[in-house]
Amino acid sequence: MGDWPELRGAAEDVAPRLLGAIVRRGSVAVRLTEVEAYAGEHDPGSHAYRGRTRRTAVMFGPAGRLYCYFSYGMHVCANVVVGEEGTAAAVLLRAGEVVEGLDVARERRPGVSDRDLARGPARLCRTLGIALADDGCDLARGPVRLELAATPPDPADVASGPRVGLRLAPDRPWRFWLAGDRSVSPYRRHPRADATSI
DNA sequence: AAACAGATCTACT
DNA sequence: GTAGATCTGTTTT
Repeated sequence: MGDWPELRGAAEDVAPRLLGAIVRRGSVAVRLTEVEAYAGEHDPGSHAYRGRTRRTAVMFGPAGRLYCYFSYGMHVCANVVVGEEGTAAAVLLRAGEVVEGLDVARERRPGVSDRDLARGPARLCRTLGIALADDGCDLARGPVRLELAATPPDPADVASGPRVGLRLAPDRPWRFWLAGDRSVSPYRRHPRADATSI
């Protein structure tokens, strides 16, 4: 562990491999059902598109760490850093289902149905208790841990389509989910999605 | 010191 | 389906 040979490839190749993996923090664990690939410096949709900054530094590091970012004034989202060190590839954790610690998860998200607990990237982080302080966390050591599925998902069970809510490069089909799973989040196009970039 | 961006969510119709 | 919330963290000057 800590080596993550499965995470070394291109983001769009590694992303489906994360479906069915378990993300654990404390007593709550989520099984991933939906992810998105971000290719780094050459991907207009990536935070790393304009190069390395303090915020994006973790993405340029080795695979197997957690990249967390803050958005819309109140939300935290998390990615698994993939690819070789020096590149900025990452996979956004978009949705999953709670498989452990349901009692704690419910307390964190009062009034929310079990189905919606981790149905969306910011919801997933809130349910797991992931905060900006977890940025850079080694996923082999914790506090946030990643446990890959023993075997990759059957390609027949994986669906793909455009990434959710991007203004730039809105049409790259780099969102992957387990077909038919109820915990997958709904697709929404960015209101100002750029019509020309791919 | 100031402007900006934002890979969302919730509520409401 | 649409609108508004919400406001920090990041980047730039």
